[in-house]
Amino acid sequence: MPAAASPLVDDVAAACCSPVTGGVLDPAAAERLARIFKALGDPTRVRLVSLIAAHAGAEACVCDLTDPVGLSQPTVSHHLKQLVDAGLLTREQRGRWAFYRVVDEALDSLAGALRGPAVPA
Amino acid sequence: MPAAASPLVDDVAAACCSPVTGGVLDPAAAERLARIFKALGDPTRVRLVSLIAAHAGAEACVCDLTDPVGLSQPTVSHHLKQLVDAGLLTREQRGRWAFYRVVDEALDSLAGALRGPAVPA
DNA sequence: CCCATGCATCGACGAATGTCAATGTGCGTG
DNA sequence: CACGCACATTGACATTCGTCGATGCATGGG
Repeated sequence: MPAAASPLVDDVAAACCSPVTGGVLDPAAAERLARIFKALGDPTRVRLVSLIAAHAGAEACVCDLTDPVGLSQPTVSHHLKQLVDAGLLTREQRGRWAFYRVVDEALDSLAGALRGPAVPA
Repeated sequence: MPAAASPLVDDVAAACCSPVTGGVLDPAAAERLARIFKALGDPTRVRLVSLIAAHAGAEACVCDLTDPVGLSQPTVSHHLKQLVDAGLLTREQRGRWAFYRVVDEALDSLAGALRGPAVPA
């Protein structure tokens, strides 16, 4: 899996260990968390994540997404870049198409940061 | 605009039932979720939530928060209002002070929306 | 080899955001 | 009652953001 190559993927993992509750988090941790939240702070981007996750094969190319969100192709590419930079999506170029996938661990880490001390099982 | 009592608290609950993954969410649900994420999309606001949660009694007034975040009192009040409007904080006026508390259920709901179908027990 | 396809980048524009100083509003105290 | 304190609101400003059309850049097919 081409997991790495994203600058903020580690930040998502770090954010997991910096829960919003349960202790004051330092400015750096707050900045990392806010950067990820900001990526999800736009309705179009939330829909994009949802669309990709629900798409066949759990991946989608830009051409699959422009019509559902009703925006221009450059705008969709711009939003996807935001999400990739935040570590929430991965991009893989296959032939002429660019396929995007949701990074489930990133969503889980974010959820963990919200729920305080993680309570798995 | 007349800000209702707690306009988005119900939205947080609704967002709980609209997980980002596990089905394409309609534009309205995406808008509700994005609005809450956007409230957390600023480092200062993330710190404020953390500061309040970690404060004695799990509540804090504005005067407790201005120094830690290093911003002016009007700016802190502005951010707190954003968080209250998003349903992430509650505000209670006691005497000359306004006390803010974290709405844990809101954070849990958000976490649930991120983790998909909330792992039934 | 040339052209069409899929996507990213650029430049530009209006709208929203974060910040502050100044001011307004209630509440308690002397 | 008048004053001071804690906080909210206003107005202004620079910055960022979301969006588009136009353009650039690969890749693959005829």
